Amino acid sequence: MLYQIKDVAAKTGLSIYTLRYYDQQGLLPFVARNAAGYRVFTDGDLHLLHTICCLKNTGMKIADIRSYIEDVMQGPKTIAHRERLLQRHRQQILAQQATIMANLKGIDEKLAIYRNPQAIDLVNQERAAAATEKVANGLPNPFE
Amino acid sequence: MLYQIKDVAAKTGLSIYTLRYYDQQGLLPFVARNAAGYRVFTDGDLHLLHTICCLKNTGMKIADIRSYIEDVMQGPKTIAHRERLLQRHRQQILAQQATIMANLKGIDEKLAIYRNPQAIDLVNQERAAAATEKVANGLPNPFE
DNA sequence: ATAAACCCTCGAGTGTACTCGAGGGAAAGT
DNA sequence: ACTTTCCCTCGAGTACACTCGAGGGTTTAT
Repeated sequence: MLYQIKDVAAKTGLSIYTLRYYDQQGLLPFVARNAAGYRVFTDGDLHLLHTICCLKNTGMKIADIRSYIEDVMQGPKTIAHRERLLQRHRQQILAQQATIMANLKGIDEKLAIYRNPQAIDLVNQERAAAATEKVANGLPNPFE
Repeated sequence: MLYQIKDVAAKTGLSIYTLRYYDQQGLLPFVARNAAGYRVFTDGDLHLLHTICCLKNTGMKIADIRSYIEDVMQGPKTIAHRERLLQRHRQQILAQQATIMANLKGIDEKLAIYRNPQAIDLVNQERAAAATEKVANGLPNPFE
């Protein structure tokens, strides 16, 4: 089964522009061209592209994805290097997930205040305290 | 307790440049200035800045954070609006966490291959299959 | 055979979030 | 007094990942 670029765009959700951009950035060195210069994708290409999307969707930079793809093109001798790259990336993902969850806590605290039946009082208290602090230091009160 | 910009940079991990940029983008309308035009931060300001960082670290755009801060400046009457904004953002965070985890699976599958004792064989098999597919379709084999 | 729907490259433009340097003033230490 | 260290604004530059239009060739359906 062969695919042209618009089919691949439909399958992956990437735009045609993005696919061409990825190719230009060296992410798709395995994609063949027909006599007219059109890109021709195989199922194997789609499989590789799927991996590229996994890397991209987890925040890997284009340059690093290119490095990974270069390894793939070079065959089994780069397995150890690929493993290190993916392992490092995996750790980064988990670390980032953790910081996001930590920051989500701060958001949830605010939500808890806004959802509290005494929300208006709670907000007014914080506001008053902040205003007092400003005035006590001879600063203008930005909360009118 | 009052802080100058370098103290705040040290406390938050944001650069001085970034803090000034945030101010310019309307994220810090509550920060006062002294006679010389220097920014003067209070503890209350730091508290608000912490919330800003939570929003930023979870991927909220500057424009949306500004909108939230504008609400905060307007007092309790915007509580319902703030709640909707944060709630929507919360859902986005969770949705993104989910897609990241889904994509992580694709990465873990690759890692499992690379860590398999037969990794070389497995990689060579995939490679041979992809090459065969190319040749069967009259395309050049990019895997030499 | 001709129109519609594809494809290509190239170069420029967009959006987002910083990041920096120049030019100049203010504050703190010696 | 003077040097260091801090602060300011403004405008330009950077990094990243697209996104698009122009100009031009190809394929497919009628």
